[in-house]
Amino acid sequence: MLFASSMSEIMEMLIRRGFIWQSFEIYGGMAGFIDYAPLGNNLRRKIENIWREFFVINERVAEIDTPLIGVEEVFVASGHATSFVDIAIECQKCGRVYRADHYIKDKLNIEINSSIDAIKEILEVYDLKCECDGNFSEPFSMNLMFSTNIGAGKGKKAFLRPETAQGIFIAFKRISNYFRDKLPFGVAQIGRAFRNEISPRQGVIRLREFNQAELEFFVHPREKKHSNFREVADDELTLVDKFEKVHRITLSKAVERGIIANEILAYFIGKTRRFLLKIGIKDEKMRFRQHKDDEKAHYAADCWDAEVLTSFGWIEVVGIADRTDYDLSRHSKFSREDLSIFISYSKPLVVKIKKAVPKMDVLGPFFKSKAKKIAELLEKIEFEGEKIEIELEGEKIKLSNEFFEVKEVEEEITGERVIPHVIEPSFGLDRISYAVLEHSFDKDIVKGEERRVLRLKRWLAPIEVAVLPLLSKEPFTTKAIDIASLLRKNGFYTDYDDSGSIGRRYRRYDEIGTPFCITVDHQTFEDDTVTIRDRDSTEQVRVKVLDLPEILKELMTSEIGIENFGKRFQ
RNA sequence: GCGCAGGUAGUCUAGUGGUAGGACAACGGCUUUCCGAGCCGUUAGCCCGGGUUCGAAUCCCGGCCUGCGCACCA
Repeated sequence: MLFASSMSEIMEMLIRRGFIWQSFEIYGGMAGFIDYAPLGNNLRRKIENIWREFFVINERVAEIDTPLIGVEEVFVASGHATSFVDIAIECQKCGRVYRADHYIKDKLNIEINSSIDAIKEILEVYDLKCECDGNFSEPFSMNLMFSTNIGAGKGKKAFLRPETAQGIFIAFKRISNYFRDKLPFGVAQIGRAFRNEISPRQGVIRLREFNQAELEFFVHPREKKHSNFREVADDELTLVDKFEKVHRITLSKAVERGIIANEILAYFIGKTRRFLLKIGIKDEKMRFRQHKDDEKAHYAADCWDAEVLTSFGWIEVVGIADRTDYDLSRHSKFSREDLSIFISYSKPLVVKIKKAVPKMDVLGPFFKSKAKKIAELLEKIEFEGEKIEIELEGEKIKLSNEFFEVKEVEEEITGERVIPHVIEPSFGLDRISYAVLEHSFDKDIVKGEERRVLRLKRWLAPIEVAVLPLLSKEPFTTKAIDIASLLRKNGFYTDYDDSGSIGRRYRRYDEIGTPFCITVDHQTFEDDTVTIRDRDSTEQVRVKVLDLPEILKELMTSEIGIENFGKRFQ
């Protein structure tokens, strides 16, 4: 069973009402996997769409979708194949398992790159023992990537991606071309990623298969700015720097004082905060924490996590990293592809250089068929002095100044090739969805009874509107079914429910966060009006059925009160 | 992966060798009709595998899952 003994009230509700379920439940379950049940799936999709609004539609960003499986080369280049594999050692006496590099650094203060042989040697040379004085077993590797094979037989070694980002980096040439080779631009990807966690815990917080929304925003290495920074510059937020000093400060001041390294990092921190607020994360339960130097991933130059306070404590929900040119450089090196971009200078640089201009009339007769190639090489060489030595097909050829003329020429340099740096805001959608649910979960007292109500932002509600006949009989039921159908045709996620008393039904929809209930009552048959009930206040107003779609549209996309749309009921 | 504690209907829980009980939820009916009302009825359960025993939800062993602590979380 999921979260058995101390199952929190909210977890109980999420499972019972169909937000999340344990995967593989009838076969005993498997830690680290969850099913998105109907309501949870809808909620996550809505969060994804708002993320798109923030990080795709309103940025110079395009979204792509690349395979979940990656061939081995990708992760060798990215560094995951080596640094994602931890070497572990197990004590033969007490059975404790340590990460070998951590244990060696801790006990011997030796930095070590994790290879089995290197660790084996250290264990032998220093006769390292466990804290309980037991001997260690042979070091073994714990690969945190799921591996698989492509094709028949032994096949080609491949891994399930541990992040969506690599699919973006390896498509960089195409992407850059798509953006007409002009920085800055970004590429987003929403999808599953996989980590074979040793011991997944805390329900949805650490999963083996999880949902990411990642943005890789490529910028010029010397221009780590964003043209829209002023939009968030005055936002005040809580920062915890790498020395654990807490600042309540605006983003512009944080950049001025060097707490945040550059403007674009600050921009995405601000944008992330706005996004989290939009989906209902509470400002006072949100902070941004800078990674300490020993905490950063192998690729990151600087990294800030958005952390959210939940019943599990502060949990990391977004990582905003400056990955510099690490990934593109590595893929460039391993694939032998040029992953740089040509950047034109605003004004071409004019430089005077000395050039050797070949005298073909001397070169030709002397070197015969080699003359042309020699001339080509000569023109490429930076020249100084009287004599030049060049190498042609392994043969060294000395050329004295009778073969060329030295000219000082002005050359225009119109630009340079640079490997862009990448700023990566990486969102853990599962954790975010869970945090939203926790921050929305509330109880109040209505007429002396405790009421459980999920105060989701209206635009996140999995069921947007419920149509309820006051009485579970004709003609109320048919009328309510008709209205439900009208609302569905207008694109609303609509439930119809005639089971139990009206109060019981209101409670059902309060519990899953449905913001509005439409009630068909006696008066409906007199003047074609219904009541709209507001989840948060339980207040009702009476409106015309014909106006319902328009009114609901306005209500669902804003936070204005229902009293603006009709006369109060009762 | 180690240690501790658990696993009984959808949910919560009682039962600790001999017919598995309740509450809530759900569903049907009657009744009521604007905030979890009432009555009647129905559906539905001992995590999986092995052992001990005449007999196991209960005792033993192994596994899986959940929670907590340690470790891990690039």
